[in-house]
Order: sequence, then structure tokens, then C-alpha cells
Amino acid sequence: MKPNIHDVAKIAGVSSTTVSRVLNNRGYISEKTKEKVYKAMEEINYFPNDLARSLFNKRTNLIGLIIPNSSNPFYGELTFHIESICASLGYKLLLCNSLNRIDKEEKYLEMLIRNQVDGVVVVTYNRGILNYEKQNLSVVAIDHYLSKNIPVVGSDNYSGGKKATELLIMKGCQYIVHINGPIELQTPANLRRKAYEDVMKEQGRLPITYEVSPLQSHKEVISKLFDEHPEVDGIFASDDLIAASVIAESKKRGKEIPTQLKVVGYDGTEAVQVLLPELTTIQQPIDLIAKSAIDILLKQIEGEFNNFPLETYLPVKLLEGGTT
Amino acid sequence: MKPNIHDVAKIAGVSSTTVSRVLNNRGYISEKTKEKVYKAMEEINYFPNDLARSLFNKRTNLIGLIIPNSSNPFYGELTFHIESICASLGYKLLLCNSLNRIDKEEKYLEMLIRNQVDGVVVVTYNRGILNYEKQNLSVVAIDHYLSKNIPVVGSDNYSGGKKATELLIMKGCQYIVHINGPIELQTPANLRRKAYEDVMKEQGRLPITYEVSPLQSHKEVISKLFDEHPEVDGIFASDDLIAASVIAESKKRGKEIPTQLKVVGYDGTEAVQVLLPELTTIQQPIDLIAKSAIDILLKQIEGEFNNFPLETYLPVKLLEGGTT
DNA sequence: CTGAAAGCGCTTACAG
DNA sequence: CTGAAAGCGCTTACAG
Repeated sequence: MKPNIHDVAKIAGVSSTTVSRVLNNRGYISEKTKEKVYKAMEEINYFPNDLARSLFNKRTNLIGLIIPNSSNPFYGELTFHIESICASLGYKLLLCNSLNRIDKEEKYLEMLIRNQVDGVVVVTYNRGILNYEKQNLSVVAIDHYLSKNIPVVGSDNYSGGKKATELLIMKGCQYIVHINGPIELQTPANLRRKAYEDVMKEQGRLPITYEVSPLQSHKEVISKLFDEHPEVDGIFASDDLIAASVIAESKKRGKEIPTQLKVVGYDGTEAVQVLLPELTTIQQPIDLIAKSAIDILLKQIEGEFNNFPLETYLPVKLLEGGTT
Repeated sequence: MKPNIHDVAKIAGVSSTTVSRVLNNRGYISEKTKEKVYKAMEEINYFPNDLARSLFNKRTNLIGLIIPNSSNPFYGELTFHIESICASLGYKLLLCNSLNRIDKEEKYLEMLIRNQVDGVVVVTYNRGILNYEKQNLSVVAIDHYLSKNIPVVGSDNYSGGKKATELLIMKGCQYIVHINGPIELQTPANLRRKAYEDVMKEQGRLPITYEVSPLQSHKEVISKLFDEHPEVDGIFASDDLIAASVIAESKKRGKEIPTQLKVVGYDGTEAVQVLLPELTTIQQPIDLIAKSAIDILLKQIEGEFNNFPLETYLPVKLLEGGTT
């Protein structure tokens, strides 16, 4: 059996109240008593039960993170930063991979509520489905609007989309096509598309956007793009994995990069920098996104409403590689 | 305030004992009472507090996962599979990124114990440092020996190393060099090296292994390798990220792949398959590794010792790409 | 400076 | 079929 606070008390020859006070460093305790208690804890290898503490305190220091899939380098990296920041602040992370499935998100959310998490960080495409507010749970969303009252943190998508499109134009591309997720998903990533379209129109060009589903293979859509627009010589993909698929398809068709086709991605994760360093991409400040999200979440948890912005967009950086 | 079981009881006009029985579907309860209780729970949006349940049951259904860094595609993917399997079995995952630092691992382990996790999955290079057994906690290790009594799950490293080396030989490479982590880390991955050395010796060739640190950049070591062995025409890297760095260095030096240099990696994650599809690599069955690890951990948790193997090595697959 | 008692939100013998 | 009581391992007023 695991030792409890009474076992410690008995060995130290004090009451469990005193042990608790030593544990929490609260109230006045004589140095001598403190030492006895510490020695007793050491002796029987005692660790306080956080379940019991949390039950009393109504505070678990537990944060839930719902992401689509940690296999994806962007989410894997985001998860790393969020967890690291949490750990440094004494919070623990309950990880949930929703695969973007509403049923899973609902189950996970209920699980998090039952486990009394202090707050939740959500990355989901399923907007408005979950009644996050009903439970008056502290929530922060990354890169996705959930409702009017839930703060969103992400990269400066408009600026990123603009940088990508302008680079392709500057490099002399004549037929620039954009690939993005479905426009129905009202995510801030739509701003990448908006920026692309704005810049194209400004230049008197016709914006053409192909839509890929976040759940399905991008191959057919990309193949279709090449079939329908053989003249394409510039592609701005809304994430690096799509960009990699574009490069693969281009190779398959004997279209040389960057001479015949230039490609720009989005995300710029560490994995991409190692595995596909030649890719030109718009790098998201994943560490800052994580930091801001947690900052905002903790403010909510501490009850400081109105002391944080509802939308936070952090600066992106153009990483120029050999694909442009 | 969140409603509790007494609030439900009051509304349903029964005792909290009865509500608990409905919740747990235990004992005999009339259909009518059940319905009243369910209606009451619905009405006030009641969710049971798992902290209180766990405190009583001495079972949290919480699993801790300690990995070096979820930014790494291999660990990100492993994390995804482990979490998914846990979720499907009613377990929840507490994620810990140790960065391979002993101090962090110790802190995380203590945190997990305080949170009363039912078991821990560990991926660490710090062998023998942590006294996992002392706490008589259920533990399973992935790809790393922790102690005699802690079961290890991983890929069939020897077979993988053999396949990689034999492929390079078959493809006609004359000077094959291997890159691996430090041999002091007594991980099963040393078997990749052992297999390489065995095959080389069998062929009357001289095995040459360069060691990279898991924490530092691989660039200098790879650069040194090319400097010291300009004749190298085959490299077996012990993971895909190292392989990617080899490819980059090779390009920098104008050494053409696969004509002048052939490269084989190890891991074969989804991320690599999308971002660097031309890489020939030994693919680990990450899903099976996750499944086996959880199987074994749950057996320990259920007290079925001796009903699981201490070492499990799962079959690898050669993925041939353009780098050989 | 220290302790006895009550309570956090549950569950399970025990009794009826 | 249902309820009162005790207890899981803590913490915090309250009293001394």
C-alpha cells in the first residue's frame, strides 16, 4: 500500500494537520518539527496524492489539449511547446488526438470536464458544434474561431499569404495557383487565401484556388490542378505537407523546380527544415503561439477576463529555399 | 458551482447512493428511478467528478508517457498511436517531454506518481538512473533497456540493420559507413549497429561507425565523415533525420545521390514519407509498437505478471526510394 | 506552534 | 429495490 499523510504523521510523531502544513509550507511550524516530518516522508518514500489535494482545492493544474493528430509535425511541435510551457508553470497536460472528428472531440471534452481540467487548448475544425461555453470552462483556440467569446491565437496569416504570393510574383511567375483547405471551415487560415486573392487582383491577375480536405489525400486534387492548368509556374500551398505533395507530383510530371515551377509552403516546422530544407515556406512562430495561448488560458483560469485579446496574430517569417 | 451527486439526488428525489448506483450501473434499480436520475443529470448538466471516483477506487485510468520530444516525427507519431489506443480503452494520457534530460525525467516521474497514474510508458536514454521499480509502478519501455524487470518493446533492430546494410551491398556500394547514436546508451538500437558490423565483417569489409549525439546537431559529425572518407559511397543512418542531413551535406558537396552515394535511413514515419518520399528507409511498425507496449502495460496494471514477454521486437519493412 | 473535526465528491459494504 | 454511514487522502478554519 502507498503511504499516506497519516503514516507520515505517525512516524514523525505529529498530527496529519502538521504534516499537511509542512507540505504546503503554511502557518508557523518549528524547524524541528519540519525536519522530523521531512525525515519521515523520506523514510517511507511518501509522495502526496494530488487527486486528494485537487479534490479539496477545486484546482487540478491540469490542462487539456485537443489537436487533430500529433503525427503531423506542426501539431507535434505545437504540442511540445505547449506541454513544455505548462510543465514550467506547474501544469500537466492531458493529450487528445481528435482526428478532427466531432464525435471524438465531444467525448474528449466530456472526459476533460470529468477530470476537472482547469482549462483547454483546442485546435479543431468543428466550429460551433461544441458548446464550450455552457460548461463555463476556460478555453483558448489555436488558429480556429470557435465562438465570439473564445480567444483565438495564430500566426499572422494575412501577412504570410501576402509574403508568399508577392515572392512568387517577384520571382517572375506568370500563373500562380493557390491550394488551401475548404473555405467553409472558417479558420484564420482563410486569411492566407484572402491575401493571395487580394495580391493577385491588385496585380490584375485571376486568383485560382484549389481546395483539399484536411482528412483526405491531396494527390488527386494536385493532379487535377496540373491537368487543368498545365501552364502553372507558381504554387502557394497553405501548408508544407501539401507543398511536398506538389513537389512530388511535379517531379513525376518532369516539371523542374524552380525553373519551370516555383513552390511556397506554410508552417516551417523543424521537421520540414531538416527533411525538406530546400522548401521555401512561411514559418509560423509555433513557440510564441504556444506561449500566447497558455498566457491567455491562464488569465481566464485566474478570472482575469477582459485582460486578454480575443484575437492574437503573431509574426511570420519567410524562409527562402531552393524551390523558388 | 458545478453540480454534484447530491444535487442530482435532490432533484431526482432519491439518495446519492442511488444516483451513484445508476451512474455505475450496479445493483438493482427500478427503471423508473433510473429515468428520474438520468433526467435530473441532464437537467443540471451533471458530469461525475473523476477525481473523487479515482480517489476512492485507487484507479485513475491515467497513463503517463515520457518521450524526449514530440516535435520529432517518430515520437509525434508514437504519441499519436499510444494516445489513440489508450483513449479506445478508456485510458487518458499525461504527456511529458523530457528532452532526454535526467532532471526533467525525475520531475516528471514524481509528478506522475503524485497524480496516481496506473502506469507509465517511457522512452528515455537515461538508463538505470531512475528507480522505477522502487515505486512499484507499472512501467513499459520503448526501444530502451531500463532494467532487467522492465519490459522493452521496439522494432526488430537487428533485422532492420541487416536489411539496410545488405541493400547497400547489393546495390554495389564499396565503402559503406554507418551513423548511430553513442554506443554507451545501451539501447536496442545498438542492434542496428551490430547488424551492420556483422554483415560487413561477413563480407570481409571494415565496419566504420560515426557517432552522433541525440542532443546535438549532426552536421559537424557528418561533415567530418565526408572529409575523412571521401570515398564513401553508401551510408546507413540510424534514423531518417540523420539521413536527411546526410543528403543535404552530400548535395552541398556536389556528390550525386544515388549515383555517387546511396543512403538508407531508419524509422519511415508518415512525415518522412510525405516530406522526403525518395528516401530509402527501414520502416518501424510504430502502430504495432504502441499496441504492444500498451498491451504489456495493461497486463502489469491488472497484475498479470509473467504473462508478457520482457522483450518484444516487431518486424520492420524496407521502403525503397530513390536514394538507393 | 499544534491538533481534532469537518468536508471536497464520490463509492461501497451493511442494513432494511 | 433503496438509504445512512464510513472512508478514499487530503486541507483548512477553528480552538487552544
